[in-house]
Amino acid sequence: MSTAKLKRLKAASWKAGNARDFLQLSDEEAMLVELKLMLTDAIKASRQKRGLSQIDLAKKMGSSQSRVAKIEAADPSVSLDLIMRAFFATGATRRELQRAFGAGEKLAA
Amino acid sequence: MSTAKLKRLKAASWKAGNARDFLQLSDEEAMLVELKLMLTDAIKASRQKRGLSQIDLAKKMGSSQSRVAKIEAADPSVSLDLIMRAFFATGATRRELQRAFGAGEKLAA
DNA sequence: GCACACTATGTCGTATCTGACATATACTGC
DNA sequence: GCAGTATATGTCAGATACGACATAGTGTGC
Repeated sequence: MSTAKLKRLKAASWKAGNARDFLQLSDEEAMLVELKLMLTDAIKASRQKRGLSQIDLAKKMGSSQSRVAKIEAADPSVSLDLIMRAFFATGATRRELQRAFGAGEKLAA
Repeated sequence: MSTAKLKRLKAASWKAGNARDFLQLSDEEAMLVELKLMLTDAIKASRQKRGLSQIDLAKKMGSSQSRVAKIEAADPSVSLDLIMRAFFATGATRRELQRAFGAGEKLAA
């Protein structure tokens, strides 16, 4: 497993599963976490691809730079709602959304 | 347009766009709304397909029947997080998630 | 080294979402 | 008509996420 992913998984040590031994999250919770990671990756990629700074994106979506940073870091304090808003705000289409989800299939290994 | 969809769009007259004329929501907001509608449909279908009542699903996800009802009705008071949690709790896979998103493509007409 | 742009992290008051509960409605079989 | 089951709707106190701000870290050109 890539250290990058590990690092972020640790960073994202989710609220819900945190107290339990380690990785004691339900399947659903785990899927949700992975989903968020995939999306936040996609957001960062989409934003950079379009040459936007976090500040630019924040303005587009009526938020702040710090929150965008948290979004991209998959901070536990950001909701899927906000993540999706950010994703679309980068200019990403639904087709790209589907692709982002498809990307997850490969992560199983 | 099917009256069913219209009715639910009205029901889902979203918080954010509500005050503005009508359908004065940003593209991103609109995409988010449509996304939610697609997902809530998929949840209801998935739940029924597996022969679960709203109460069953509520127990599975540690919530209440009333909230499940709101989820399926795409009530403005439910978050995407909760919607996704419900979706996975029905037993739906990520493949089904992708299909649910794909279903939206056809709605453009 | 400093100035500058970008990004990361922590905190705060307020707004929104949460499960739980009460209650209403809809549809059965009796 | 009346139980019983499923679903819908309204409300509330407590939990969580929000934007905003302050500030720290990181990189780059001078």
